[in-house]
Amino acid sequence: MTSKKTVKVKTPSGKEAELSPEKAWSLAPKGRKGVKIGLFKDPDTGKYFRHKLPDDYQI
DNA sequence: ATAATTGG
DNA sequence: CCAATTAT
Repeated sequence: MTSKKTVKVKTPSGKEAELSPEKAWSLAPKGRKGVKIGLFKDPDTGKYFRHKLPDDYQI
């Protein structure tokens, strides 16, 4: 269950925004911790971008 | 088919 | 380089 909570992210436009990722997943090589990644859409430009999620983000 | 995302 | 994901 991917809870769609908001996350503080730096948008490509350079602003800080509270957004919910459209998708979220773990990006980790085998045997390593890796990071969680979210797919966001910049509300200003409409451009998609990926951003790290907090390690405790519920995927 | 590729860029872009993190960090060991 | 490696991992998953998907808009471009």
